[in-house]
Amino acid sequence: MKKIYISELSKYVGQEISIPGWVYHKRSSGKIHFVILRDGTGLLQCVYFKGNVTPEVFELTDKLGQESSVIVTGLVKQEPRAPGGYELDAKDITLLGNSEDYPITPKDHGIEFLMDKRHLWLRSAKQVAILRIRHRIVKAIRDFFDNKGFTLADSPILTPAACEGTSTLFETDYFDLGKAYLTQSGQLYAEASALALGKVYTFGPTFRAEKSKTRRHLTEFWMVEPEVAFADLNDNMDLAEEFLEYVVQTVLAERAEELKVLERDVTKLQNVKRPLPRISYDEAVEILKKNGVEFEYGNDLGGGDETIISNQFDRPVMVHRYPAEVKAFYMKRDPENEKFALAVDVLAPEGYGEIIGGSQREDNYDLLLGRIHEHNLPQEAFEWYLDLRRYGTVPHAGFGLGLERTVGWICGLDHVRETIPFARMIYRNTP
RNA sequence: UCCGCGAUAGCUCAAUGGUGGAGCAUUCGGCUGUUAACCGAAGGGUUGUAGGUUCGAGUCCUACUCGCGGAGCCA
Repeated sequence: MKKIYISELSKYVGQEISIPGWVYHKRSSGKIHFVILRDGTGLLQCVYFKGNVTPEVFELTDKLGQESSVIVTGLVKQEPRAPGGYELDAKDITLLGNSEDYPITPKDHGIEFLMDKRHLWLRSAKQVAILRIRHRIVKAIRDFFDNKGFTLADSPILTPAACEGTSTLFETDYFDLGKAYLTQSGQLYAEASALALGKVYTFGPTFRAEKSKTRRHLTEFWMVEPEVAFADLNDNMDLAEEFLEYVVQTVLAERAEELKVLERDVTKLQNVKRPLPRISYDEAVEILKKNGVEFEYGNDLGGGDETIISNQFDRPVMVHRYPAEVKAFYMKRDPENEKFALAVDVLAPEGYGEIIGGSQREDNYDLLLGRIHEHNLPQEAFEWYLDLRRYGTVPHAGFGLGLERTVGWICGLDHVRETIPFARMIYRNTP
C-alpha cells in the first residue's frame, strides 16, 4: 500500500488508507476509543467504535501505551470535532513496537527532566515545530546567499590556533603536530576564501569552551559567516539588514503553522523590514544614560544594556562603531576617529540580544601586524592571514550570525537549548 | 570563577520541629464523540549524599554532589 502522511490527508477524504505512526495520546469512552496518531507531519484522531472493529482490535486500542508504533487503517473523513479537521473512521490497527510507561506524559515537566529525555522530548509538538522552523531558517540562509552569487566555502573545524586569541578553546591532540583546537569562528578562513571568490559564506558548527551559563549560550553552536571583498562597513550593514528581512519574512510566510503551535506573537516579527535603525555606540550610550543606567563609557554593552537599547525599537537595531579596545584585533579603525572600530552588532528585539556581530576588516599590512603584537598573539600563527594583506589586499567586510539565537528569537523561546536537537552546554553533553 | 535559588512518589508540587499528602502517569472498574476527557478504586517513598543540633528533622545547622538562573565572555 502507498505510504501516506497525515499532512496530505485532505487528498484522501472518502478513501480507505493506512498510515504508520506513533500513538500520541488516547482517550476512551466505553464503547468508543480515540487514538491520536503522530507521524512527524501532523496529528490524526482515529476513532474506534466497538461495533465497527473486531474485539481484538478494540482491546488493543484500549491497551496501547503512549508512543507505541502502529499502522492504522480506516476511512478518511472531514470532521470539525477532530484536531486538524480530519479524522480516521478506523477499521484496523497493527502494533509494530509496544511502548510502556513513556516518561513524557501530557502534563508539566521540569527542564532538567526534559533535557535528560531530550531524545524523546523531540517528539513533542513544540519541539517538532521548533526544528521545522530551524530547518527553514537554515534553508533561507543558504537560499539568500546562493541567490546573491555567494559561494559556500566552509572553514576548517580543527584549527592550529585561536582565531581571535581571546576565547577559551576546546583542545585536542593532533598526531605529531601538537595541539589542535576546535574552531570558534570560521571568519579568518572566510576572508581568505573571499579574496579568492569575491563573495563567500561559511556555515558550520563552532565551539566555545567558556563557562557561560546563560539562556543565550551553548558550547557548540552553528554560525553563518558571509565575507565580501571590496565591501566596507556600510555595505556590510546593507547586507545584514537585507539578509535578516529575507530570513524572517520567509519563515513568517512558510512556517506560519509552526509559529502558531509555539504561540509566537508574529506581529513583532512582521516589523522586520528594511531599513533597520542604525545607531552608533555613542548614541547607544546616550540611550542607556537616558534610561538611568550607570554605564562606564568605553565598556562593551552587557546583556541588560542590549535589552534596554533594543526596547527602543520595533525591529532589530544595528549598533556600529564600538570602542576599538573592546573589539577584536582584526577590525579596521574608523578613519574619522581612530578610537572606534568599524564594527557592527545587530541586537534582536524582545531581549534576545546580539544575533549578529561583524566588521570591516583591517586591510593594511602594517596596522594589522601592529594589532597582532598589541594583542600578544603569535605572529607565526598568523603569517598566512598576513599574506592576505601582502598580496593584493582589498577592503573587505563580513559578519557572523548565530543560528541558535536567531531560532530562539524567531520562535520566541526563552532558552537556546531548545533550538538545536541536542544542545551542548557547560554542564550537559548527554544525551 | 563569582552571586542567587533549588533537590520530597515515574513527573509536577504540598506538608507550623510532632503519624510524609495531592494531581498526573501506571493497574483495575464505569461511560458510544472525547479534545491535557470525566467518575470510582488500588499500588507506588532510605525526603540528593555525609555529618550535627534535638525527646523527636522533609523542615534547623555544616560540608559535599547535582541542577536551574544570572554576571563575566560572547553569536
